[in-house]
Amino acid sequence: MPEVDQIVAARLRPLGQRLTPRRRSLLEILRSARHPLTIHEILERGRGLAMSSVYRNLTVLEQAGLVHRVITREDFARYELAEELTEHHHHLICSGCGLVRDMPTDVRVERVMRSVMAGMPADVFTPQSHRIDVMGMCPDCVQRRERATQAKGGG
Amino acid sequence: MPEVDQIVAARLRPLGQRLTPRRRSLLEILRSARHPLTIHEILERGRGLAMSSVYRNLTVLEQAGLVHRVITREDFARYELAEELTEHHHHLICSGCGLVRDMPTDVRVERVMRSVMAGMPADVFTPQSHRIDVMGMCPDCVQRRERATQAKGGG
DNA sequence: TTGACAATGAGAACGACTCTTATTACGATT
DNA sequence: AATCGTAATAAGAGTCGTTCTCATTGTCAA
Repeated sequence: MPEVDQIVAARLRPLGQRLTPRRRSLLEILRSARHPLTIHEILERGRGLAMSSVYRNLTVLEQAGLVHRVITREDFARYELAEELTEHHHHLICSGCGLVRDMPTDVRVERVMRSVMAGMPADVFTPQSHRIDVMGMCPDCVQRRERATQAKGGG
Repeated sequence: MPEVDQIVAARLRPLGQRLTPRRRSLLEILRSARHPLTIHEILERGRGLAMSSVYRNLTVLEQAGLVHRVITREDFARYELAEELTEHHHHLICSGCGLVRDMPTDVRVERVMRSVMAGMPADVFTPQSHRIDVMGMCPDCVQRRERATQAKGGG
């Protein structure tokens, strides 16, 4: 995808950074993932990457606005492509297993959030962006819980 | 506030936990704070608390649904009273200094979030709650940045 | 008072992440 | 193509928030 390379290199250059093979493969790994990845998942998918390089390069790519560090209740971070390279979206977070899935954008939500942010007085806060997480259970964890309840109730 | 004590004890009992002096003072510290507190802020305010006890008791209180662990981009957690003891609310997070402030509930936002969550198919996700953070700049950081820009442009 | 068990606190252990440093790769200049 | 300056890399040590361990203390019930 040479077009993406253009965007990426253009974002890196002002920071005095290059688009190196490591960084290219990090971006490719994140692009091919269906959900935000942990460092360990990234290491699995990119054989031969040094952990310190992965951390360093993800930091660089984040500063360039190309990668977004996703914060969850897990005690480690996850990474995904920034919205400039994908689409604005939010997250579904399973409180059972910690799974993070992308949630499709909802026009009504975005409209009302835009309105709320625009209506905020500058002497209170100057909004730039927003993040929405819906917490709940993924289908697997719902099933797991149902089975556990049945086992208890039935025995 | 003996009424709160009732609620608190009732939430703790099913877990086989008591409302101890430590836990009472933790709740009081959180209640008297205007924003979610870090462990260190809690230790400052509650002289004589052991750090390990603070961590342990906050975990217990969180399991009892009385305290909420707030996740930010800072690399440490913050704690606040759970919504059962306060009000449903969201957060303004300053990307300059990390300050977290409560954002008053907006009826339109809640309505549309409720609708989105209710409309989610069960084979995709079973929503339980949501979290919204508005990222941006607090007035102090806006000023700081303006001064910095002026100094550069004017000098 | 005594027994059972929860609560406490000091510090060790854990793990995610960052920093240090020596080495290697790249781009521009001759 | 050789050289030089700088960015990039990787291994491992270091940092620090958080959790675990365990010996001791507090609390409730009989």
